[in-house]
Parts: sequence; structure tokens; C-alpha cells
Amino acid sequence: METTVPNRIAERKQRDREARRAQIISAARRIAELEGWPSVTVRRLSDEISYSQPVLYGHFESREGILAAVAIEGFQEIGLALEKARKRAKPGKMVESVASAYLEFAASSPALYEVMFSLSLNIPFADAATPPELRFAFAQLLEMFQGQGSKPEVLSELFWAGLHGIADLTRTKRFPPSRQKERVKMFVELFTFPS
Amino acid sequence: METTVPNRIAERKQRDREARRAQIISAARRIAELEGWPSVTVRRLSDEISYSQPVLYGHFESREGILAAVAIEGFQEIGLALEKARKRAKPGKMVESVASAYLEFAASSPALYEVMFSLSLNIPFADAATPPELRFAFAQLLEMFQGQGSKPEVLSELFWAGLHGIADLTRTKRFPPSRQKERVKMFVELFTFPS
DNA sequence: TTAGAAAATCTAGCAACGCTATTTATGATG
DNA sequence: CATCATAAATAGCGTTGCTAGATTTTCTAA
Repeated sequence: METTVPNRIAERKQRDREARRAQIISAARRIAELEGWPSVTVRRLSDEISYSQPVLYGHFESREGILAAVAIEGFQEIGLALEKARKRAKPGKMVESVASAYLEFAASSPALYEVMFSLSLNIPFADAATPPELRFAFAQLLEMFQGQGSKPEVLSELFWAGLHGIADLTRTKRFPPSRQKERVKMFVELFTFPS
Repeated sequence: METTVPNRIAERKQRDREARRAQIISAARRIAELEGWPSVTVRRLSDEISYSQPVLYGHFESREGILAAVAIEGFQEIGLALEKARKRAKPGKMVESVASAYLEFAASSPALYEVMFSLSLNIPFADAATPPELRFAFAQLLEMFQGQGSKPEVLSELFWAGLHGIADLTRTKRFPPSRQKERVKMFVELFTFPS
């Protein structure tokens, strides 16, 4: 009965640690969304959580490691959003529902979306080291095209590419937001096949 | 007959100036392609052209101004490549030809392609201040869908978005290069309509 | 309760960055 | 040759990501 106390202490320490980690990620995300990623500096983050800079490096390898953690959070959220859109869609409206959810996500958190794809992930997607959050998100798109078509893999890749293209070109001001509704409508038609 | 000599001198100076400007852009592009954009520092560039740093600021407002100039060069080149692909395509193969040319461009100069779209251009695309190179490139896509379909504008936007999505997701390792041929084939089918 | 070990945190500073005020060299003109 | 504008270099400012080493805090055990 002597090891229980140290365990409690260790557990509390770990909870504190995790809370602080979450604080860092949350601060990075908030600042990025308000002022852009260049404003997310290590000094600024250390201010934000009221610790000195080296503490951050006890949680993440580098500044980029922090951005990567934010990106993972983003993939988790978009995965859940797509799953919801897919499952709650009215019959025959799945493609439209998922497409809208995707673009809605990208438009409502532009900085988050930006970091999810600007980070040049050195891990190939097919690799075993690919974060499960990323896999789950893509699985939602795959699921959609399981029944129809001959090549669901390739088809969902193209669906993803199209959505990402629209989101990215809108974010970087290449596409006028004014025609967005028309764009989505026609895009959905492209990916809807007669049964 | 006294103003001819100064004129010649002034002309020579301007030629030198333009040559140096071109040198800067070319060095930036080369370094980026070999080592990535973070290696393209102002100090490195000034070394490369054998001038001190402030000279660079006589040509460009900032480091980002240099990247923007490289990006413009990229849009000019992709515009010409797409035009060529469109004009030389065999009958009925225009979509395939242009799509291949686009992806070929992105794959063969990844750093160049990256800077063309990572730079968050604050000028809206439709704006009068939009660089003509960008306009020309998009005009090639617009031209393709002029005859067919009800909304050529929207259709070419979607075509562009799809290609950009494929290029970007391939560049950031989300798409395995192995399936690329299948992807392009199916993509072309999506944008080919029965006449 | 308290001394000492271990863990956590901070201070201070390095090298590299973008950028610029100031000084120095160059080169055309009277 | 002397003058003066122009072109270029030197040197340095403020900020960045990151880290070695000093310092404080926290836990353990006599």
C-alpha cells in the first residue's frame, strides 16, 4: 500500500501534461484562425500558456510538430463531419450532402484546412505510419462509392481531389465565392450516375 | 549629338538591370526545385548573383515579391503548355491532352507548382489587377468547354479544380503515384460528354 | 522534519532570418 | 581633374526557432 500514492501523483502529472498539450494545440489553432499561421510563433504560444519556450519542446519536437498536431485534429473533425453527412443524407442525396459538408468545413476553418494540406507530410498516404484520422476521413469517401462504379478507390480519389481543388482555389481567391452554389450543383451531377 | 551616348549608357544599364532580375528569379527557382523553398533565402540569393542583399530590394519589394515573380513565370509556362496541348490534340482527345499536360507540368516542376498556389494571392481572380498570365492560363481551359455544356465557366472551374486537386494531393503524398494512369483516365471520362 | 535526489522549469543566448540606415565606391559630367 | 549623382556594400536591428546550462520545485526516504 505504498505504491498507490506515487501512482496518483504520476497520474495527475500526466493529466496536467495532456491538458497543457491540448492548450498548446488549441492556442495555435485559435491564433492561426484569427491572424494567420505566421503569427503562430513559439514565443507567442509560450506566452499564451504562461510557460517558457523550452516547455513546448517537451511536448513537440518542433514548431512544425505543433502544426502537424493541429492538422491531425483537423482530419479527425472532417472525418466525423463527413461520416455524419453520409449517414444522415436523404436517399439519393448522399453525394450532395457529403460534398457540402466538406466545403463547409473548409470554408468555416480556413486556417485549419490550410495546415491540413500545406504541411508536406513526408509519410505516403498508403503507408502504415499514416495517421488513422487521415485514413478514417478518406474511408468516408470510399464508403460512398462502394456500390456503384467499377473502381471505387479511384472514384473516391477523384471526388476528394475535386473537393480539395474547389476548397483550395476558393481559399486562395482564384474562385469567386459568388458562383459557389452553381459549382457544387454541377460537381455533384458529375459524380452522380444513373442507377 | 550629345544625348546619344548617355542614352546608350542608360540602355545598357537597364539591360543589365533586367538581366540581374532574371538571374534572381532563375536562381530562386533552381534552388527551390533542388532544396525546397525554405532554402531560398535572401542571403542565399544575393550570394548566388554575387551582389549584396540590398540590391535584391532594388528589384523586388520583399522576399515574397520574388516568389510572386517566380509564380507568374509558372503561370505563363503552364498557360503556353495548355494552349499547345489543346491545339495539337487529335479530334476528340482534347480533354485528355490538356489534362495530361497540366499534370505533367505539376509533376515535373513541383516547387514551381507549389509556389503558384501556396502564395495566398490577395488579388481576387476576377479583379482587374489579376496578372494576365493567370488569365491566359485559365482561358485555355475555358476555351475547351466553349461549345459543349450549358455553363462553360463553371465547367472549366471544376475541370481546373479537379486537376489542381490531383496535382496537389499527389505532391503532398496523399495519392500514390502508382494509380495515376487510372486516375487520369477516369477523370477524363468524367469530363467527356456524348455529342 | 528535513536532506538529498530527481524532475520540472526558466534564463540567457546562439545562429539564421528578412530587411534597412548609413557609409563607401563607381562612373558620368562640367 | 573635380564634382556630383548613382550604385553597391557594410554593418546592424529586431525577430525567429531552438537549446545548453543554471535554477527552482517537487517528490522520496532517512
